[in-house]
Amino acid sequence: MQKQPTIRDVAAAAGVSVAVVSRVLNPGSGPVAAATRGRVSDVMETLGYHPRTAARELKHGPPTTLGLLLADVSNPFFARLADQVVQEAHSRGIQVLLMTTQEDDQLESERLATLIERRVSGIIATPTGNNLDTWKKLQDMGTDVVFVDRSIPALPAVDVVTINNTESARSATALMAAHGHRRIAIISGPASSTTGRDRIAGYREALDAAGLEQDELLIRSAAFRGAAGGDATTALLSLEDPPTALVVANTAQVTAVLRRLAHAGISIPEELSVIVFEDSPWTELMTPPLTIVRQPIDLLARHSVRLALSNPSGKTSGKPTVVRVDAELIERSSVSRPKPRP
Amino acid sequence: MQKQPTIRDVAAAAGVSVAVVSRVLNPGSGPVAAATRGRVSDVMETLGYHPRTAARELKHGPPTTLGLLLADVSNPFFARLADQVVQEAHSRGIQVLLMTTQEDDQLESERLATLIERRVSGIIATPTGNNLDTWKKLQDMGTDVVFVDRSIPALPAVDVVTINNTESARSATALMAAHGHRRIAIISGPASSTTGRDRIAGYREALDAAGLEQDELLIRSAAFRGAAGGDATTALLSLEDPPTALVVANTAQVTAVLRRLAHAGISIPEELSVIVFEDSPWTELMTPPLTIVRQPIDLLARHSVRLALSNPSGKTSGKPTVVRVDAELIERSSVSRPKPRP
DNA sequence: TTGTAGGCGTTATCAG
DNA sequence: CTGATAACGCCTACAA
Repeated sequence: MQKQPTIRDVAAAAGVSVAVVSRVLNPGSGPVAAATRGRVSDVMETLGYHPRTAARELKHGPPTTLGLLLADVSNPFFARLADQVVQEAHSRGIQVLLMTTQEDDQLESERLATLIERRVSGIIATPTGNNLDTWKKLQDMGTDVVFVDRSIPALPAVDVVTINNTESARSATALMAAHGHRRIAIISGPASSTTGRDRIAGYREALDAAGLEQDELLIRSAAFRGAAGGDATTALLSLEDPPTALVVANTAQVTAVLRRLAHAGISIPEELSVIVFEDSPWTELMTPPLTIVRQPIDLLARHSVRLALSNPSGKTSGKPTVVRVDAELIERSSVSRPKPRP
Repeated sequence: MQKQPTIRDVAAAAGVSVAVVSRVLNPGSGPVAAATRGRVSDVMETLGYHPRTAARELKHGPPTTLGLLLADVSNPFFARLADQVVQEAHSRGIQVLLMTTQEDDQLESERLATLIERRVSGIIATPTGNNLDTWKKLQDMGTDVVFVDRSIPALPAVDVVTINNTESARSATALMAAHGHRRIAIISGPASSTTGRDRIAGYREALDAAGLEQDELLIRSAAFRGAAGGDATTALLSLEDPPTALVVANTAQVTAVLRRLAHAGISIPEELSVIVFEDSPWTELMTPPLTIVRQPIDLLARHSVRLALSNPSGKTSGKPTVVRVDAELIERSSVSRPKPRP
């Protein structure tokens, strides 16, 4: 436990002033004789000197830290997003402060408070939907806020990066219809989320386009956390006129739904055709391999980081950017024609 | 884009000195009249004042940030670890800086450098195995270093939290032997990792205990990244006397191995009994449901955070702590008696 | 090319 | 109880 050398120690040991040391620390900030630079560098090395970030940040609020506020990193979708965001940020010399909300307003509020105190230059978040005033305040402070995966309609001034949810749900539903299904159910995120709403909208559009009747009983919302997906599944299966096809558009509930189906002894796709919004390697290993909607997580991450770093200091006050990337429908073997009804 | 109020602005607006404001900010640091406190609090509220972390850190190096240095967050094991670590840290008012190494020495070195500059109070890491001098330096500086999941034997002074790898591999192997298998293969992490070594050691012990012959051809190492698991699988299958049982002890390679098995048309468990080190919900949904070794990630996280925060300032210089938690063998349906050889 | 001095926002010490 | 004031470690004009 040795106390850290400061810039002053280095200066003294090298027989120069702190200004010179500072200049070799920040190339381009001023001229330094080559000989001097070498000597100072050597001293820093032998002393084991490392400039202290906290002191640097105190001067000019630095775009060196970025907050990543996700619902939950145990969800593979968010985990991969976090992975990509961290890599992308690192490649630009930016550090990432990771926080989770558990979809809880209150926790989100606390996290945002510490993000404010840390004066991060940007925040990439999957917002719960509340704390509107705090989000606004963050923007007022000049923080670059980027919502990823979801958005908050009441906050139209924020940059957003999402997949094209409407189109994704539409194409998945359309595929079911093309296979001859007339009773197509969907389990989606809560209607309070833009993601949930958009996907249900796409679902409805596909039904309309196929001339299919809409049955509200076939539309189920399930929270992003908990086991609501299983209950929704049970409810659908016990309908008087149960669906022959199911689109699981809530990534967080995919395994819960499949577990319930397995438990109920439903065979896929003979008794029920299934498409899931999920891109785990496991989907391919299932029996049968699942038809999926793959979300381009790397693109989400790349755009998010770019936007969160685009306004180096202060907002360009232009319109907010909205990036919408396309998901990919990957057909495998969990969709077939419906079994003729007796 | 408004510039942030400082403690001085608050003091001025409230008609008090900065010292008083500082005291209401840090309760317990000194006496403040109730009336004054209220007035100051109000002013802080209306001005939207938030103390700046960077300035605070400049004073006394604060145990308010913790570095989490993982190989890769897209790996569900690490993702869940990150999730738990973040939650545990948050519950103690600590923030987490997330970094990844991609198992690359060089990247690890860079990450460690920025961690040093930030003067984090503690680091939880899955070390690549190199950068020994930097790890030592970190400890000299008083940083609490905790290795999780793996360790570095050459660095015996570091706290370590792992599962009981030897025992886990032994019990998995023993289960295979108990089912009558005599040709049991294992795919493990690289022999350069403690994790890989320990698991292979446990495997050998189980074989000895069962009186089974050891065949080096049945022991395969695969890197933590890439598709080496698939190749190892192919190699095992094409052996003259192929195994009837396989323990996949490298979490990162589980899906790669299963994909290869599926591709080769190997049926589980009829042609090959399988146990995997993995705890994804998907393992239960496979056909057949996989027998797994479940790692108690929550315990790993809890202990890691505790240790990383245990030496508030400066090391207690006691012996390093080694926590070894037990994994759980969960029997499902991917293990059966070997098919009698023709 | 190098040195001096002041300030960034907060906390801590010591008088009032 | 409250108020000046000196650090904390680094950067940056401005001088030399």
